[in-house]
Order: sequence, then C-alpha cells, then structure tokens
Amino acid sequence: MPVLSTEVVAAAVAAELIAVIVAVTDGQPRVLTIDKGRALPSGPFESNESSLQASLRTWVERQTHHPLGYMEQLYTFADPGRTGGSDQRIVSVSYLGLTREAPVSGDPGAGWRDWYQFFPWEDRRLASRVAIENFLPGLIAWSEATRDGELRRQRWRRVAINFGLEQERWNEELILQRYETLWEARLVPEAGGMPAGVAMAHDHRRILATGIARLRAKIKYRPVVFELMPQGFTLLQLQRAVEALAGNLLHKQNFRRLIDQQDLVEETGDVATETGGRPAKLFRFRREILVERSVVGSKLPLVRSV
Amino acid sequence: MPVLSTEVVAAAVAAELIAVIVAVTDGQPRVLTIDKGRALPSGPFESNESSLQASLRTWVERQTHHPLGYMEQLYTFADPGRTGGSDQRIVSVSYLGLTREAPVSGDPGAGWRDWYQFFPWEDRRLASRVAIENFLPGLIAWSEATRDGELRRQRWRRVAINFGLEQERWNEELILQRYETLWEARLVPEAGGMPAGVAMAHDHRRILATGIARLRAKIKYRPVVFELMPQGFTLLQLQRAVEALAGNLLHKQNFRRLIDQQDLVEETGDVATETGGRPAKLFRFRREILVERSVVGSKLPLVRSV
DNA sequence: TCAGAAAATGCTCATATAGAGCATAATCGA
DNA sequence: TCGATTATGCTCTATATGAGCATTTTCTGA
Repeated sequence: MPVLSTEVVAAAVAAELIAVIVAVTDGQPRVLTIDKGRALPSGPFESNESSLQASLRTWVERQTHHPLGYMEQLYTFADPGRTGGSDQRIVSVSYLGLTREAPVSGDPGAGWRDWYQFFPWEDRRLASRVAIENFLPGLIAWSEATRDGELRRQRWRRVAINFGLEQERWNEELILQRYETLWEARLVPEAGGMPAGVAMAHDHRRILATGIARLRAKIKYRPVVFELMPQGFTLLQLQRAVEALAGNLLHKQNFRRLIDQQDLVEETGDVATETGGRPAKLFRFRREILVERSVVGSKLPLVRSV
Repeated sequence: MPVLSTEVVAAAVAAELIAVIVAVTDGQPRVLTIDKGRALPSGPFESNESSLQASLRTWVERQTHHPLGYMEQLYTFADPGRTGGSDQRIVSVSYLGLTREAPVSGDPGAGWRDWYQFFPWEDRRLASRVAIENFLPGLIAWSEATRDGELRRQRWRRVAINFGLEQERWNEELILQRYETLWEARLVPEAGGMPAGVAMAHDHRRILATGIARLRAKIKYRPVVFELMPQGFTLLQLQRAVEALAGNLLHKQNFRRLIDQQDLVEETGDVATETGGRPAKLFRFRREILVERSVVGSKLPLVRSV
C-alpha cells in the first residue's frame, strides 16, 4: 500500500453482500439461510444508485414480508482463499439484520433455521449442557500436540478462557473465538474434523458467528431485542428472547427490575392468559425512547444463570 | 440482491484500503495523514496472498518505523457518490491502527497531525471550551429551518443529544453523529459551509470520525491505550493519554485506583524526576495480561471532569 | 371443591463499582 | 524556608448488580 495522492486509486475486485438475518420465534433464535441451510443469503452489489444498506433492506423485506427493524454492518471479509479455489479476491461485506420470522417466498431452498444447530455448544440454557464435554478430549489433545512447552501453556490457557474452564467464567461473547479454536483443533467439519454442529459453505459459519457475537454484545447496551418481538408481549416472553440470543438463563426478578427502570416498555392494558399460571400483563416497546435517548442507548445486562 | 446458490456471484468493483493510524505524543492525539493533512493514507488492495491486515501492517511499519501495536477493521464505506464524480462504485475498507509517532519516510506530504484540528469541538479538556457555542446559532437556525413542527422538534432533540444541551450530558462517543449533524446543517466546509475544523478530501473526515469514535469506545473496556505509550511511563502520562483520546479530563485518584485494581501495570523501579513536583514512579504495561485475560478485557472508565 | 403447579410480581440484602473530595507526602525553585 | 506542583493514600456516598424470600393470581387434575 503505497502512499497516494488524493486521487482515488483502487484495485478491481469482486464484491458481494452477505446477510445475517435474525429472528426469534417461540423462544428460539433463527437465522435466514439459503440452499437448505447450507449458506447465508448473498448477492452481488447492485450497480444502481442506492446504498448497500438500502438495497439489502429492500431485498430482505421482499423476502420476509416483514420490515427489517434494525440493520448494521458486521465485517468485511477479504482474506485470499476464503471461498476455495478461486483466484480472484472476493470482498464480502456482511450485514446483521433483525426482523420477525415469516414464510420465505421465492427460492425453495431458502428458509429459517435455529442458529444453535450450527453452534450447539453456544446454547447453555439447558440444565443438561453436555456439549462442551464432547470436545474436551479433542481440545486437550490439540493443546498438548506440540513439543513447545510455552505454546502448550498458551493453547491450554486459550481453551480455558474460551470455554470457561478452570477459574474462568463462560463468556457468551466469545462465539467466534470458540469456533476458531475448534477449527484449529480440527474439530469442525469445515476443517475436516468430526461433526460439530452443521457445516456451512465457504466461511459462512464464521460470518454467522460474527453476527451472533455482535448481537450478544449489542443487546447489553442497546434496546434492539424489541425488533424481534411481536407488537404485544409479556415480560417473560421478552426475557426468553434475550435468553435465546444470549444462550443462557436470566434471573427473572432482576430482569424485570431492569426493564422498568429503563422505561423501555409500557402496558398495553391487555393480559395474556395462556401463560400456564397467573396471567401476565402485555407490554409494548416505547418506540419514542429511540428518539428521546437516541443512540445513547440503555442496557439489558446478562446475569449468569437462573 | 437475488437469492443465490452457494456459487459465489459477485460484482466487479474498485476496492481500496484506508487507514486511520493513531498515536499520542506529548498528550496530544495524532493521526497519520498524507497530502499535507488533507487525506488519510490509502492504497489499492495488494493482489498477493497476504491478508489485508498483514499488508496494511507491513506498510505502516515501514512508514513509521514502529510496530503497529493494535489494529482492527473499522468500517467499509461503499455508498455511491462518496468520492465525487466517479461513476464506478468504490469500496473502501478502513482500518484503525495504534502506534507511536515517529518521523515519516517516503512521501513528503505525509505526516502526523493533531486530530482535534479536524474536530476542534471534540476537545473538551480545556476550561475554555467555547467551540460548541460557535455553532449554536447555526444549529438553532437549521433546526428551525422547516415548517414541519414535528421535524423541528426532532432536529432540536437531535442537537441537544449530540451536543449535550438541555438536560443531556455530553457523550464523547457521538463524534460521527455530531459531524453528520454539522454537515446536514451545512456548518462544515465539505458541505459548503463555513470553516469548522480543517477539511479533508472525499469522506475522509467521516472515516476519521468513525475511527475516533471507535477508539473512544474501546479504551473503556480494552487495555489498548498502552499501545500508544512509551516503554516506561508515569500514571499521569497514562492519564493524559487517555484524556487526549477521550477529549475530557479525568479524576486523578479514581483513575489510579482503577489502574491498579486491574493489575494492568507494574513498577519498573525507576522514577521520573522531571514532573515539576514530587517524582513519579515509572510503570510498564503488564503485557502478560493480554494472554492471561485474552480478549476478555478490562476497563478504563471515563469520568466527566477533573 | 381443593391441593398443587406455574407464573407473575413485590421486596430485601449484600457486594461491587463509580463519582467526589479531603489529607498527606515528596520535590523543586525562588 | 515558603509556596507551587505533583504523587499518593483514604474515606464517604450513591448506584448498580447478583441473589433469594415471600406473596399473589390463575389453571388443572384429583
């Protein structure tokens, strides 16, 4: 990269858009896929006037018949060799979008998938979370498969941090790091390893991991979950949605305390009676606060468990 | 963006890299520029094997004669019309890099600039911070320059949030938002307005704003400031560096409390005597913690003032 | 009709963290 | 030696967070 004048000098490359479109349905996090779940939706840049954001939004809304409540750029992947044997460099600009699930029109291979099918070890809501234990032997073997003692220590330290072993606490935002560690240890099918979660084409599972990580981080300080909720919802439904994204359970009372401290919701006046217990008040998101507080945001912290 | 198979179908576009390289020297935040401060360094993608990160790193290190301590991708700018009259779409992938200032070799127009010369209103360390007041009449005029009462309210609300008016507190992370508001109000030279900070070519000032915002956010939860410090430093020097980036002053005792709570530094054993007062102990960054704690990070919170 | 079961909802308590400010210590220069 | 200047130690208070107890309200099966 030589220093240049203000003349724009740029290389010709191939560019595409890749979308991570997320919804939460019945307490399960879902992602829009094509090719029967083997890839994320993607396409070339539109050559017309509109911005990337705008054309992506139009496309998704046509597909899902739902407005795309929130969208942000994720990351641009451009390392050579990403897409296999191709010799030309491909630049993929990825976006994260939040919406509600609806039947997908068009492409018959397109549809929504539970995102934990691609990352089973990321779902720690269940009491029986045995997923990690499955990898432990493989991770231990990998961390010890070197003669360099210092490297061995570093690898083990990395495993411990990523997977919450020893005195480390499980950090739900390290999705990409965990995936990359599993990859390096050849424990994912894309790397020729044993089946660990459903594989995707190219590096799409990495991109999905990036999206999940971003979203898990985001819900802690921005009221974006509401883009995934129906008009009216109970506080438990809201909590379940957050738990679905975060992959762990929350302390109910504290969750509620937080929600109303922040003035994020208001009662609709109705109640939901099919709760299985005492009926719950229905709430709606106070969309005004997006204007009131603008980007400044408010947080939905994530407690460890129950 | 049609739904596609897993075959990669991508459009041909022109792509370039743009770098926001930051240093802190004598308590001033600095940014590497070319063309006498009118643009950020940029260049085409290298067509060889190496990754973007790697080639950018090599380039910067050759320019600055200092290792690039930290680097991350910022944002990919691709909206049509960004670079002026050009008809082809240009995709610019921007990176943020941290290093130490050193004389720049090669391009005679290249050099380091104080970043507040581009955003004078972002420096709130001085008691005499009059910068905002300069814009107030213009901002008020803009927010009132519409017949739509609702729009008027929204514009004013936006001004208040961005610039910390009324009951809002100044939020040091809203650099881009402030710049965009000033732009819309035609108060920056790029938009044909009166001179408000030094202008840059194309949308480079936007990109710089994005970099500053990212860095201001980052120093709060990751120990990245240390990449900007010399080997040994006093706690006040460290504080001055954080203040330089954040653009406001910190409470000294609380800052120190935080630093040693986090175990981020260790004494070198030496003292600095040219402090002007009691000599200060010299510290060095405990680089081990990057391994120990990995990405998990530790925070340097930003207090409001003195 | 009544005894759980299942949620919803209200409250309390301990601990950690953050914002502020007082006080003392060590140096240098006039 | 005084005053200026910075370093450093400590305390106090408000708030946020993690955890758990208790009560209320409804539904379901015996």
